[in-house]
Amino acid sequence: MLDTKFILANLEQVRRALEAKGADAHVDLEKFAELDAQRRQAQAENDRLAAEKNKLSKLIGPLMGKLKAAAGDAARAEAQQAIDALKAQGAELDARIQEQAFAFAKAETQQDRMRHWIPNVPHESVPGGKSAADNPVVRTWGEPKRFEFKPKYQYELGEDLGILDCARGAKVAGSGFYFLCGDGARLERALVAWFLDEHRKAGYREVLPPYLVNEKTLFGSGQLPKFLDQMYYANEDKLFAIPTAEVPVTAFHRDEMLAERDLPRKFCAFSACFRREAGGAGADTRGILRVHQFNKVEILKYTTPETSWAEHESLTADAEALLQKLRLPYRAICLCTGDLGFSAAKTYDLEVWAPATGKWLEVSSCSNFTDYQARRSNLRYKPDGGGKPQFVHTLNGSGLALPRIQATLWEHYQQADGSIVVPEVLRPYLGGQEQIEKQP
RNA sequence: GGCGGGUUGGCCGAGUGGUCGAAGGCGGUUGCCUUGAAAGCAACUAGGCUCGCAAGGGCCUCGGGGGUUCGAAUCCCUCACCCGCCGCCA
Repeated sequence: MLDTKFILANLEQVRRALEAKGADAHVDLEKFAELDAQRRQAQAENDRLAAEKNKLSKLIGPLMGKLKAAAGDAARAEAQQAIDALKAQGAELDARIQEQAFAFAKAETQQDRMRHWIPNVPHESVPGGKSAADNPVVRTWGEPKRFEFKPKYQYELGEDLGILDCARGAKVAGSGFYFLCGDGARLERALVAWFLDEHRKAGYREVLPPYLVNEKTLFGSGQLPKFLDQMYYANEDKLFAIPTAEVPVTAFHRDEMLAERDLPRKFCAFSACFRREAGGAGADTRGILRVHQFNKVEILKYTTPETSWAEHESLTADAEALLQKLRLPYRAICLCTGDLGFSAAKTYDLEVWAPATGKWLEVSSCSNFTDYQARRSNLRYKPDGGGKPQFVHTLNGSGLALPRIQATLWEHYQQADGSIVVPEVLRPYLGGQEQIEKQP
């Protein structure tokens, strides 16, 4: 969420952000400015009337005392009369206050509602562009692998080896759900444990978050109200299934006041992620590249505004380090203004080369949200030198998303006989096992 | 799910109708003292909105919402959460 004053002072910049990220029928900046003027005008009048009313009420107290102490009917009647006169004045004010309060509430509510739909403003370093096609590659690592044989696709490898079962996933839950079996499930567990261990070594504190969260939590990270249709919802209990651990972990410190000396705060979290992917049918649906439930390890930071851009680079590097240790060729791209997410000010995507599929697959998305989520989450810190509370900056990235890592890993490490070599760093997590072979 | 007790500032905690945005303490900032530190002493120290060039005002906020009242942290209703006991349960 952006600050109202910022929006009004930077109307053009906000307008450009809106246009780049996809204009929204909920937002009309002219109207927003108009509502702001209405709101302030109504508040000024309301406050003035309320002050007057407060003064009247304060006068009544002493008179009540006088009434109680009054000796004789005449004195009592006099005090009573004075009180009644004040009450009558108060009643008149009440009617006008109610009117102004209503006008104020109406303007404020409308303004707030609109504000909830205004996206974050891209950082000045974010390249312009309309779609994913315009995202520049900022660096590449490793060489795409060449095979002496015709490599198999991720879903063929998985199904042939017996480590992936999409048909039974569909039977049990529906399209977009799958079973990992045998060494496939074990490999997933190994990856998760290794990711978390690596992050812990890099200073991230591990948390295991709730998978169901309330509406306020989703509002805080920016999923609601805009992405309601992408969410699984348990109506009876008013709980949403998390689309990423970013959501509960960003809300970890919601409505809190941190101390500057405690920043940055770094967390890593494993969770299942649930996404309806409504309207996403068609592309990448074969196998496990786009599914309704998947596992992911997320890394996340709370920082001061001064350090967030440097922390963004290092967070991205932390995610990249995993790919390098797995020896998977990848590239980092910077999302252009048109491809940037709703809450993000800047995002790097990490894409791993899937040699059989012949595509770069996104396995991590590392973003700086500046104070956008912190404002929605009321998440502030007190500067060490004293002074007003400030909103923190929040950042997060995948480190990493499991299905696509499994898919690219299978494709990259496959051998002519259809088996898969286990990357060295993972072997200790699999009891020293060096390859995955066909299994029942 | 049932009954009972709670929710007050960065934190702890007092406060049962006006003099309360709120005692006291902790923490923090500054000053004095000290070679330095500690201790001690003193002052300051909630947030949001708003008016104003500023100085400085005004309004709102004691978990959320609603009500009673001229006036609510305080009384009533309701929701959420926390603690305890009972029931059920991986």
